[in-house]
Amino acid sequence: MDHAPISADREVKLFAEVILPLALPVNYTYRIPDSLSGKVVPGKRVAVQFGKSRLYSALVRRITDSFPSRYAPKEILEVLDDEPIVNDVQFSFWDWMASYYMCSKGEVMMAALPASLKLSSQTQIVLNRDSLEREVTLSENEALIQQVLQQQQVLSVRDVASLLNRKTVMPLIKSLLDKGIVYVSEQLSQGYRPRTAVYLQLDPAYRDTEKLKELYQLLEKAPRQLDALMTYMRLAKHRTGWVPKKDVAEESGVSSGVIQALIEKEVFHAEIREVSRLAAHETGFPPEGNAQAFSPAQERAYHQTRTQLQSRDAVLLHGVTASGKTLIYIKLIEECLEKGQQALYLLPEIAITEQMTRRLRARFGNQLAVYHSRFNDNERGEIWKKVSQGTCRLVVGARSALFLPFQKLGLIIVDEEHENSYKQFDPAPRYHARDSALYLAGLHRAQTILGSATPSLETFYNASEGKYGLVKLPQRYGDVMLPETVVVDMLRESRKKATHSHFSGLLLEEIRKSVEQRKQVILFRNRRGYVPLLQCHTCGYIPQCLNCDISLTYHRSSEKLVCHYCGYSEKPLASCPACGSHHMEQKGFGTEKVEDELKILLPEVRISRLDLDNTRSKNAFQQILNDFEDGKVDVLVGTQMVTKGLDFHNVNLVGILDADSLFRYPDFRSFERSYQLMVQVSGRSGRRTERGKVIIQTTSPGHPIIDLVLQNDYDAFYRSEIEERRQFSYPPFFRLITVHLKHKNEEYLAEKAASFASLVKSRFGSRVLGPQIPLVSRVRNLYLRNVLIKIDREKDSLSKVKEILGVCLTEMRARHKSLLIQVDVDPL
DNA sequence: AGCACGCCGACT
DNA sequence: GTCGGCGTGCTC
Repeated sequence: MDHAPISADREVKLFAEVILPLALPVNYTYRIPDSLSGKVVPGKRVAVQFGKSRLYSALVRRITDSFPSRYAPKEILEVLDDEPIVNDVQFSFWDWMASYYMCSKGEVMMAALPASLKLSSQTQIVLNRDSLEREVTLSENEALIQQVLQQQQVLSVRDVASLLNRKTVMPLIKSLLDKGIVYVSEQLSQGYRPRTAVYLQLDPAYRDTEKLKELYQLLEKAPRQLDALMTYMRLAKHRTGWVPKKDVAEESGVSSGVIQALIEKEVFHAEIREVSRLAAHETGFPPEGNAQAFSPAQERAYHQTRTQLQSRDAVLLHGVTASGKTLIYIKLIEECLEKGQQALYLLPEIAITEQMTRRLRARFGNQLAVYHSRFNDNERGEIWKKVSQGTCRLVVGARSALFLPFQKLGLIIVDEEHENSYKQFDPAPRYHARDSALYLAGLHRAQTILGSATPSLETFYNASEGKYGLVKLPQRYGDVMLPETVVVDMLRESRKKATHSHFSGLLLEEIRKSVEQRKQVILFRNRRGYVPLLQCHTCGYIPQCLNCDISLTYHRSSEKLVCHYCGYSEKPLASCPACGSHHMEQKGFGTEKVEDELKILLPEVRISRLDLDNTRSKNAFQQILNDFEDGKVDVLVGTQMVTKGLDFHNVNLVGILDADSLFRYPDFRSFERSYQLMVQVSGRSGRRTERGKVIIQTTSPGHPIIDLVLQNDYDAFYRSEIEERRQFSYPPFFRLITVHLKHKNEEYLAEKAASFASLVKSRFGSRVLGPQIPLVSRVRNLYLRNVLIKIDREKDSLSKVKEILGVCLTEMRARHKSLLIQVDVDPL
């Protein structure tokens, strides 16, 4: 420094560590060119070249001055943002997520940023006009692009590729950039385009009432146009007010051509205006009057919540359906906003955000924004900005809303905490929004409310152990009645010959009654397929999976024996492969069989089925639900799926078939699901004065858990559930780690999965509680083979597990580079 | 993720 | 003899 004063200012921060939007294990370092020094700041996006030809917008993580000795860093090409788009808290959150869910920071970044903020092949290039005056030697293709750009202003990288009909187009663009022919479009940094709408105004000439009358008469001949005009008059507050054209069209039901005719007649003036997307959603929801008053029970629950929050960061609000949790949320949000902080309201599914938004909008108006993946990128970009600026104080959203750039978050509400759609599955990070919310709240020193009528086992456990506060709201509005619960002893019934296949006489009778009353029925059976187990009557042989030590389930619809763990399937055999006997016994029954037999017993009843097997295609799930909700189906037979996303308003009967299997290992969730079903049905039917009915068919009617259900003692039921699992040395608080192995070659994959499993086993030793289950499912044309590791979640366990698993992963990756390995951490 | 390189079998 | 598939390695 003393000897080279010139280098003094070069000595300052020269390199930037950036996160690339890829699944790369580490961050990469780029040189900050002199021209950009000072502009490169953590949290801003920069355009960088990565590899030979690819351009990415990367996110600056930190600035360093240490010269990387192992490689020659490339330069940052451009800074894309004037201000950081990601703040420090977010970075901490990302870091945690990457480490907790064992994925790369790039993958977290991909999940976190709305599409408008991450760009890759959509990168736009524009012509540098100055370059036209210069003499530059260009290749044929380069000249072509230059030519096209003279006419077309902007081209995306993809456009260029299709224009030249080739894939490797980046070097060409790089060369064009180097030669100064093009530059990266500013649009790249713009992020989003504002939304516009056409607004209508009545020509001021018609302010005069006489003139207006004339106009009405004139339009007698054009009734549609008159309709449009009348609608406008109704919608406009003043005679010359501006009204969105779309509103007029929708309200009056006329086509836009009709309105266009009125514009041409100069009855209306049209103007294109920029509209805020947030405001667009606000229209139509005028603020409703005052806050509803608390009931005494709500008042009590509210004060308990406040008290609990003084000593704890999170509270479980355990309130039965329709007990008025929302009002308590609203009050807590109000207080949070009054303190000048932001609040986040998480909902498990986009579908139910609508009604909740309405309610919250009435209270919080335009301080509120809705954020989920159904919104287009531009809208999401706008909300991102508003949250960052603090203009938007309350966000209602699905799990992706966790990633918004909150400045000072004071409260997170996780509603319907038990819903498993809070868990992200396919692309990494495979995060659980509830767990992540708790961590995020910790970073902000914010408070978390977990709300549910039927809390998940793990949350209930945490609350009963004192980790979270616990507030109950057991009373319902209008003293709603619980459903009548009837236990049918199937052994006794069958001895009395009162059963028809798997149905008790009572259940069949009740189904018939419900259908007659035009009510609907849900039948819950936690086994899919036709028969879960076949056995040779002569020698006792049971067809089993080659990979997994479980019996194969017979599926009649596909005529196959299928392994429900790994997906292996084979043709059913006419005779026993062990002894040749033709007498194969069918043991047990699945949803397919329930559906089949019910169709025979009650041919006039419309029956539909909802389970994994018939919802494989994209819309099938929604289609079946819609048909049920529209009343096209009387009885819905299904697995745990029936507890999700259903509107129960017309359901007055739930049948739980073979309740015994619900208590048995290894059905972690089955009982929970059937309980949810009961609670929900009772909640909904309770709103209307009538009482729903639940019929539990079991062979062990004296079972303590069934007794608890009959007493409707939810807490006791859960405690006993926890106790029971402990007795089995099978704690309820597991961590399931799934390792996804992806490869195109199935045999190769099977082999690697086996070797990975044995590697894990040798490292984990006794910590592997469950079997290693290879699970193969077809994902696009890749195969996914999972290794499940169940681990006791003691205090030190997770970090230890991760340490060991980390070693296994590294070893495996080092040995088989072509194998894609990803890890999924489940809450239970 | 993409892309290049090198190794194999299968073709004009 | 080359073409092209697939496994492997690498990208600041």
